Order: sequence, then C-alpha cells, then structure tokens
Amino acid sequence: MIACCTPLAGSSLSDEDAAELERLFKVLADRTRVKILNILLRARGQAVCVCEFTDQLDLAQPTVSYHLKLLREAGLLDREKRGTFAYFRVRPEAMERLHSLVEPAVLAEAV
Amino acid sequence: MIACCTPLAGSSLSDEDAAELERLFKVLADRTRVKILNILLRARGQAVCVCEFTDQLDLAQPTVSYHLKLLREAGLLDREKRGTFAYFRVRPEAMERLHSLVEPAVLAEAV
DNA sequence: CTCCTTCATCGACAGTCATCTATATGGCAC
DNA sequence: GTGCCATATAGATGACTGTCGATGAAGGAG
Repeated sequence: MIACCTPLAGSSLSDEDAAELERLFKVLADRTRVKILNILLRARGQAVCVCEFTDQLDLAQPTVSYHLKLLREAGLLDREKRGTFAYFRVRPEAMERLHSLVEPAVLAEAV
Repeated sequence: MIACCTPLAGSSLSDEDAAELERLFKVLADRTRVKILNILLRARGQAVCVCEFTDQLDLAQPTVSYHLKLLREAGLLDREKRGTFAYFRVRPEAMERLHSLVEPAVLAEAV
C-alpha cells in the first residue's frame, strides 16, 4: 500500500490570501503592463508622461489608459496630473512588497 | 510649455522578454495554482500526491489535473509517477528564478 | 482475465480580458 | 466664449480561461 494523502505541517493559505496573490499576479500577467513597469523602473522613480507610453507601446491611447488604470488600482503606480497631462510613477514600497511576497519561504506560509 | 516625452535611459524590455514574464505571471495568476504552490512549499520540497490536492482544493479532479499541467509546463513543478499515483514536487531553482525576476533592479533591465 | 482505482485528456460552456472606436471630460490658447 | 489637445470612460467584440462531466489509459487486486 502506497502512503498517500499524509497530513502536511504548517497552516494552509487562506482563501483571501490566495485571492490577493491572484489579483496581484493577474495585474502583472500582461506583456503591456510588464513593459509599462519596465519603462517606469528605468525612469528610476521619476514621473513619466502618458504620451511616453503611447509612443513606445504600439497600442491605441484608450488601451494604454486601461492598463495604467489597472496598475494604479493594484497600488503599483501613483498618478499626478499637470494640466491636461498625466504623469505616472512607480510606488517603490509596492515593488518591495511584491518582491518579498514571491519569496519561497513566504509563499509557504500565509501572507 | 510642459516638458513631455523626454527620452529615457537604459534599454527597453524586448517583446520576447515581456512575453516571457507575461507567461510566468499568468501561471501564478490563479488562486488554485497559488494554493497548489503553497501546499508544495509547505511540504519542504517533498513529493506530494495528487490526491492531496483534490482533497484540499474543493475542485473536480480534472480541474486539479489541468492546473498541475500548467504549473508543470511552466517549469515550476516536477512530476513523478509511482504506479497509478502521481507525485508532484516544486522545482527550487524555478522558485529562485521567479524571486530574482521580480527584483525591481532586474525588471528595470532586460531579462 | 475482470474489476477497480488513479490520473490525464477531450469537448462544451460560461465568464473574463484586451483591444478597438466613439464619446465624454477638462484644461489651455486664442 | 470657441476650438484644440491630452486623457478617461463607455460599449462592443473576439479571444482566451477555468470549470465541469464523460471518456480514455494504465496499473494493481483478486
């Protein structure tokens, strides 16, 4: 008889914690949003104008706006308006949190 | 006149690199797969039987099989068959790679 | 061999997502 | 005020995804 379904040590991830990780990874699970993050990180924390994204990404302006909104709602970006222009910057503490969450030792426990 | 669209330093993420990050995050962007990873990491690298997942996750067996397949295709899991049973274990090097990829300094450059 | 168990695959279906065009909002110039 | 420009929002649409039930494949028990 093969030993199977033996109990595991440690407390399992709660539904809420799993859902939170899902939300976070969903935001990152798109090449356009990855590129946006890359542009912002290359700016070393400085604010970047929306026109910069519409220039570099080959997408219609509303599509870019849509992705920026998702990133902002996830708490990864801050927006700042100057006149009709909008500037975005990355939130360093959010990136730090992301980095710490994917630590194997952390994923083995609750969030 | 507001300064806008000023050039950025550094090389931008290539399409392929962005697509690779997208693929990786897509696999993680599901609460069931997050829970599977959590179970495997709590097992401290030991192999875990499929029945363990079907027990703990409240899902039909084909659904669990589907998620395990995605995780395996992403290189995050290894499978080992013993008789009719299948055991999965996490690939530590894949988790390490994941952790290093979400480093802000890394995301600011190419992968 | 036959039956049962475990797991993987298939096909269908509902829900979600990324994208577009069209439109609205709101500031600046004149 | 009017007109223009940058951005956000709304609605539509095609593609993808997670889920299930049904079925297939393969090994162990009797």
